[in-house]
Amino acid sequence: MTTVSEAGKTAHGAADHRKGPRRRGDALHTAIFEATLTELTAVGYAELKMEHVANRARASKGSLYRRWASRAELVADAVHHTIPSCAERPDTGSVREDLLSCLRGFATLLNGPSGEAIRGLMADTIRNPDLMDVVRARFIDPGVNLFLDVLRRGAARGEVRTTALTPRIASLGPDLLREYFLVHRPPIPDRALVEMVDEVIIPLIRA
Amino acid sequence: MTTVSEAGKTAHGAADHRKGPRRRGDALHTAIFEATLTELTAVGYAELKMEHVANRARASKGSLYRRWASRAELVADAVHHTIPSCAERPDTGSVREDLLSCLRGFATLLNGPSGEAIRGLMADTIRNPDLMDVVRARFIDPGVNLFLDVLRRGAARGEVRTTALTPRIASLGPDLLREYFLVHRPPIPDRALVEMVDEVIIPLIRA
DNA sequence: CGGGTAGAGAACTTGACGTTTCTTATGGCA
DNA sequence: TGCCATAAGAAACGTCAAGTTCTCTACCCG
Repeated sequence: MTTVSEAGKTAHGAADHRKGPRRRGDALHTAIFEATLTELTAVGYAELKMEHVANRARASKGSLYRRWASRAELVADAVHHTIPSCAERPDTGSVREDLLSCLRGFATLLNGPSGEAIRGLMADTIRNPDLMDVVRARFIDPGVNLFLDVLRRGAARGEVRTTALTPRIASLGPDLLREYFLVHRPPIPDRALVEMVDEVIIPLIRA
Repeated sequence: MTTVSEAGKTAHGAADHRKGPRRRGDALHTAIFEATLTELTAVGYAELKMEHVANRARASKGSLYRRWASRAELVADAVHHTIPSCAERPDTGSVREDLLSCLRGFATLLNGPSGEAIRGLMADTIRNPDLMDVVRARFIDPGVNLFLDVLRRGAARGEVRTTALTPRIASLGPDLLREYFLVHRPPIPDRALVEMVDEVIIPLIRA
């Protein structure tokens, strides 16, 4: 069930769908999501064409546009559904390890297709500033909350000064990571993460 | 000499150039730069069309493409020429004031047409990753050097611990500012700058 | 002053978006 | 079970701007 199409793909990932059954509702929705992610992985956001997604999903462009107003909305929805729940809170007993663990998790995401998507969504932000709010709500804020939790647990252990529990400081990790991601080409080297933690965050939060 | 065209503009900024003299070389180059910046200010990067720039500059698309391979290169060149030299180093005698002054200068730039351009260039980065290097070299690294100078002068006065004179810490200001810029819609509130300085940079560099 | 270079301008090609139209399959409901 | 409104598939279409190519002509240099 990992791949959608069975055979007869064309150069652009189109499937031969002269005889497939016709789906509706959730089944179609899901198929389009899968096709979107496959295309995203295969050709990246910049080269992701609505028609190719439609073909790969054995659907029509009309079905796509009936559900999403634009490529950005489709991709944002599709990627959001695949992101592992941020419930996986690291808890190693050491703030430094927890922070690094969070950053490494984010970096892994950003180094993959989700990163491609986020980079593309941020790019589309020029034409559609409302997208910023979507990106922040779906892909940024959850990360900040995760960091805030880590800091709070560190404060409970006495590792973190309580005055460091501000949004500004909690978002430093995600901010610096995203900054690095946007300004350099992938992948993000682990070295950069360690530097962020050891040179910036740890000195700032130390009790 | 501020504006290029004299009269008879159309809705898209095209000039009536049935009878204008024909320029070459630098004169044309300059006229295209001015037209690019005017268009950038008028309609923004997303809506900046090569044909409109050509019309406004009383030039042909051919002349544009003979000089620049793409819209991104044209805009990068044009904006780079207008950015005030980073020689204006603030030196108030206080690191905090110097840092704030730098950040305010950058924020003012980002809040204007240059910001529009940088946002657009970063967006085009998806299709042309080489652009990242151009953007970093022209619009990012100079800022980091400016900050490094400020920190060095602060260290000479004893305000800054010398171990804080690292690229990672010097780029914190520009990084956080750019991050804010990319993730929020303009303008950048002064409040955000003060927070960056007082909650992050100052506590980190204090001797 | 004459010829090569470069610019103006318009036509053209291409590629994708987003829409529309027509046909047909599907699933709910009587 | 059979009807029918709804939604799907497919293809064609209109639009728009990128980038190229063509012709004609102005400018500069020798």
